[in-house]
Amino acid sequence: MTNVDIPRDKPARPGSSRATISDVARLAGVSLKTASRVLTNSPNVKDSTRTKVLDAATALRFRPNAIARDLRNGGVATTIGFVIGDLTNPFYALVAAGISQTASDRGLTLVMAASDDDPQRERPTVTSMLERRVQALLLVPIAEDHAYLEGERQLGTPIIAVDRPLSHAASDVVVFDNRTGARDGTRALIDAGHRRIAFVGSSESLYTHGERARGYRDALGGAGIPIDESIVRTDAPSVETAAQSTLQLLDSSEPPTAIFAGNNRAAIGVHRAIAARGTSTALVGFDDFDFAEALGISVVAHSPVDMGRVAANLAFRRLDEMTGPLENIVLSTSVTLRRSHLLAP
Amino acid sequence: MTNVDIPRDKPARPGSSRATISDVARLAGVSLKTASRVLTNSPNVKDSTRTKVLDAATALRFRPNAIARDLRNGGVATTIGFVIGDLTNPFYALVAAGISQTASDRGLTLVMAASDDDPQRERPTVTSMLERRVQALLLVPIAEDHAYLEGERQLGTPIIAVDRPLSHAASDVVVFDNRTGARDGTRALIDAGHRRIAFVGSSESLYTHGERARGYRDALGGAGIPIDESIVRTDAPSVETAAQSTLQLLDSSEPPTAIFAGNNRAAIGVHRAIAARGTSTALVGFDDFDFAEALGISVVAHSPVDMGRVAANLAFRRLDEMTGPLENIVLSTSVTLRRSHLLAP
DNA sequence: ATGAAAGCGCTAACAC
DNA sequence: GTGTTAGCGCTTTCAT
Repeated sequence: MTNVDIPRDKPARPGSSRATISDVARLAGVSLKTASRVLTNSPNVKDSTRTKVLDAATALRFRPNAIARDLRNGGVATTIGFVIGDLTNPFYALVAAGISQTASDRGLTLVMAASDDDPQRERPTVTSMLERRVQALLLVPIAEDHAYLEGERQLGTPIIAVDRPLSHAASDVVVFDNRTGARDGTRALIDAGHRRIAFVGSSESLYTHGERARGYRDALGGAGIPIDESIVRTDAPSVETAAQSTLQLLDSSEPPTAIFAGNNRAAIGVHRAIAARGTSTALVGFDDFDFAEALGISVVAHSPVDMGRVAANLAFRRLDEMTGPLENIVLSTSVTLRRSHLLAP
Repeated sequence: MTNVDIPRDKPARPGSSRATISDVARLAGVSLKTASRVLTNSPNVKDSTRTKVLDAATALRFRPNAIARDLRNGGVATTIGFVIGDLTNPFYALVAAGISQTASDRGLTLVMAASDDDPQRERPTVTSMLERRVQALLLVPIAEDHAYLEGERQLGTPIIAVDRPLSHAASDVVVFDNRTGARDGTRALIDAGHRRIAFVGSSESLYTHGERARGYRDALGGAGIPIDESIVRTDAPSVETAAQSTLQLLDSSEPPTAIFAGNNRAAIGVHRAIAARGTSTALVGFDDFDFAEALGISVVAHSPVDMGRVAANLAFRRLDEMTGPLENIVLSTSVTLRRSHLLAP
């Protein structure tokens, strides 16, 4: 093993010219370690030395390089990852807000990536986060098979499924009580005297909508109302399709007197269709947003921001002690009554 | 200079047990560099070697450490930063969506942090991003003085102000044409026959609302309508305050027949107040969202997602060549007419 | 109270 | 086609 003396001149790179800690040390006339001590607020530094270093740092506009620090400190970033389908959906944006708040309380920064609702893109997106060494990974699952995630958890990265569970894989989960919420919302329509109540939402193969359709059925069954599958429309993932399905419902020979809408987009579509036809069809939606309040629509309400907070806190608990059984947190919902469910049957 | 032989045993750390590239190399029976070559898809590797390395990587569930890679590659992260006031506001969430899309096209991940609309928290938040060595920093400025940012730009980090310019500092900027938009929106009310038109919005000291109030005045002046300052309400930053101010307007001895609302929150508040009083006051808002469409409110529309995309692309242009004068991109708006501006004067 | 040197995981010269 | 070695910027034993 040979040992070669190498000239230590560090030619200032012309491109990215940020000062390093050794630049600071040199200017302050102290050793690298002393500069480091000052900048990390370690004790055992003479006050005069401290001042010298701090001045030098300011003069050079020194910003510690978090990449280097994180690498040194175990190669783990001081970040938390959130993989989302579509940031354009206000629901997910609110979840992100909750995560962001909680993360910053813990000194972590939020790293976000969208899979654009493409199941194929989820895995590469997740992988990229893992390579960034986020401390924990929260995701709104969308891929068909999440078996690939199990290993990652065993490798030490907490993985939290948000809004729905993983498919074909276990993990910590935070979801709303969709079924109970939908049951209670539907019941509000029943209590207002409605008997012919339609459901408009997405495919039941989507976890949330499956649960909500189940809750809708629970309510009807509980009231002894037979379920007419012809007015259970699970073909309405968007505003437009919801409006379309609703128009068909309203134009049928035996139109419903009330409609339960599976999510915010469905509620908008349903409302638009009802307005277009001018019928006095009652409506209860799932998800509470500005427009629901503005329009006086009764809804099953919940707090997406809280969901984000709870998910982030669960991740932090895992970080603090990796042990214990997987958690499955179910957040409750509440029915917010306005006017729309009261329209005469 | 002494040279000491150090035992190279790498005791498996019990906590975070992720394989490194040298673990992969060892298992594959090749040198570190060869493993690196394979994993970075460099040429000049025998196929059989490649396979061996790849197999070892899979077996060990190897994930390259982006922190180490980024440090090696100049100490700059493959991320772009976005500092936002409040992720809860759908407007900013949409801007973030645009940035996220554009960033991922370039292989960058979005790092986000919210200052919670606290001017004091902007700087620490920005500093944290800078320490993370984001390639570029986009921010919705909120602090009172951004002089501190000038130096950063000179240090090589492109800084783009989004939605409003910096105070006391120059930078690249992307904004909407608030003034023209507000003028055109107000003009729609004038064209519908209104002469007594109120303004409800935030303080004019906020850039966007200042511009919008100016546009409102432009329209009135252009039509020869004298401006009655008593119906220019710039004290309505929230839904509640907007509703409050509108109620006062409607209850006055000489109520306006039409109102121009300075943003989405103001429009909701105004609409709510009008509904509460049951008057047929006309309304045009700024910002187009679900609720405006659902309620048939005419608005000055724009695309927050595009704003995000344009801002991110501007940042990338700066990254590719740092030179050239600062840009000030003004995105145009359009008036979307629905029903609410037509209510009889 | 301060300093010298090793090393986090990776890639890029520069051999061979 | 493959290996050796230095070093990105930082923190941390271990000396002094």
